[in-house]
Amino acid sequence: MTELAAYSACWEAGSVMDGILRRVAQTTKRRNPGRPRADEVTGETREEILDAAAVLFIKQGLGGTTTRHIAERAGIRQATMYHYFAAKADILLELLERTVRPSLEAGRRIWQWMLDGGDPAAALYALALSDVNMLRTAPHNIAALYILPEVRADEHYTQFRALRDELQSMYGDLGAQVTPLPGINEELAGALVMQLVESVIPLRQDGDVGPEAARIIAKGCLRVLGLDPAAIAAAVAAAPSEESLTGRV
Amino acid sequence: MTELAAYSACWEAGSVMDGILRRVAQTTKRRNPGRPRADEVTGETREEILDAAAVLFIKQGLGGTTTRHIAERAGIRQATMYHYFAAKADILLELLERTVRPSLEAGRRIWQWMLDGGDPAAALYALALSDVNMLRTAPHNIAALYILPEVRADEHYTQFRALRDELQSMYGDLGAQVTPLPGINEELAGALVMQLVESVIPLRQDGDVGPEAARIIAKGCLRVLGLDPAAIAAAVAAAPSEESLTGRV
DNA sequence: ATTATCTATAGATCTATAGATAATGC
DNA sequence: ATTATCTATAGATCTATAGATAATGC
Repeated sequence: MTELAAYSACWEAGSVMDGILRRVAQTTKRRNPGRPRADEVTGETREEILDAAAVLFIKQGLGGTTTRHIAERAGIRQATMYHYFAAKADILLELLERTVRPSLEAGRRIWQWMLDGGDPAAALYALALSDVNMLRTAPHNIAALYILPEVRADEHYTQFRALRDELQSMYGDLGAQVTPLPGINEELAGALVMQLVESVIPLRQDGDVGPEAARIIAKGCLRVLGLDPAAIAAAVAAAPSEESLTGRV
Repeated sequence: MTELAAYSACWEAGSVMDGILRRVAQTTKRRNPGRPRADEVTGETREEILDAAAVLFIKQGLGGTTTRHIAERAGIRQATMYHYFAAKADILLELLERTVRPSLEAGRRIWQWMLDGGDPAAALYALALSDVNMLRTAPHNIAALYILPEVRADEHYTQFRALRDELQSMYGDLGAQVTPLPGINEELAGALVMQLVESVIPLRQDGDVGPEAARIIAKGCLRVLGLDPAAIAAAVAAAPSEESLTGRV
């Protein structure tokens, strides 16, 4: 199982990913159906394609990455890719959705927690921290894909953008609720908080980002909105833990 | 004169751009040397190429933009581009340098001001505000080019990256000086502040960003570093104005 | 029989160069 | 004579498809 697959399994249990994972498990059981590779076989082809594509898209962009590059890195021939994906853009789409979906699901749980009477500042802190932790531990700094120009523009990714927008509007709504500052509306609050959360992306390009940095960034989201140290401490203390929300220990 | 040329003229007077601008002025004097275009001639070809490329690179990335697209938008034939630029990547390089250079020069002036005894928090505020104002008023949200994956990776742009790094290290140095928070080193401070400044980029994708938002973002850079409202007000009051630094009224 | 891979390639690009052409300037 | 443009194209891609091949499974 590749790093990517393990990551997905961790966050996506019980979601859309199940079908894929079940198929993977089956494939592992029976031995080697189909023509063997020219090179040696090292794992699950589909995951290897996604993994290779992630690395290359992040480094070189979509247009700068050819199907041949991807195939080479995955250890297969270029044409074999099309057995798994109908088009190059579909690989990127799957990478994007796999990455944003767990963030969004965490967001929805925290949102529900707030609707049930939870403190909005605590919810904002919990959401930011959860998101930062995903971005900093995801394989290959994959969130760098979010900001590819093609993803922003191309119609092929509208579905993905809708998921992102939902997350950002949670940030905006919570942010506008808790800020004591005049002049910060939902749009601005959402952009500032989201942008701070995503500071993990450039930070990771220079090396690993630890959990202490994650907490500083998450608190920074409250600071930038003008909360004073007492309010921040209270929010941190009141924030729900991952476990208390998921219900899986 | 295109929007891009006017922008450059405004910020770059006295810099490398002078040569280009002088050439432009000359060209304007004598009438129409060289073979006329198939379409009508609308302005300075070189600037039109840069302008067209900026729009397309931002929207579609480097790999997603062909020389034919650029030429078409600039109103010339594809091959004519090569009279002005030896390669596609050179167009992007010039766009990048034109945009970061004025920010960096403002940064150096403010840095000098601080070395001469200016308050570091005030310097940080002034630098952030100046930078945000450039990014929000530059033509075509051109700062979106900074984050193209090719620019991060390709050796062709190392020179540009050095300029960016210098700016970020100013942020980091000032930030680490002024923050009362433990656990924020230069690297983290630089990344957080730079990232906040660049929140203009996504904000502009949804519409114009006004000067009030710019001030909120610049103050946000101090807030995220843990400065209290009194310290922020003091920094804003003590910040040097653009005019006091440039010496050109 | 089914599946995953392979080889080979059609068709559509795309970048950059070569060399012709149509203006102005001396 | 100089310059900026044009047309045409070589050469090098790149994506996606067609169809052969080599394994397992029934």
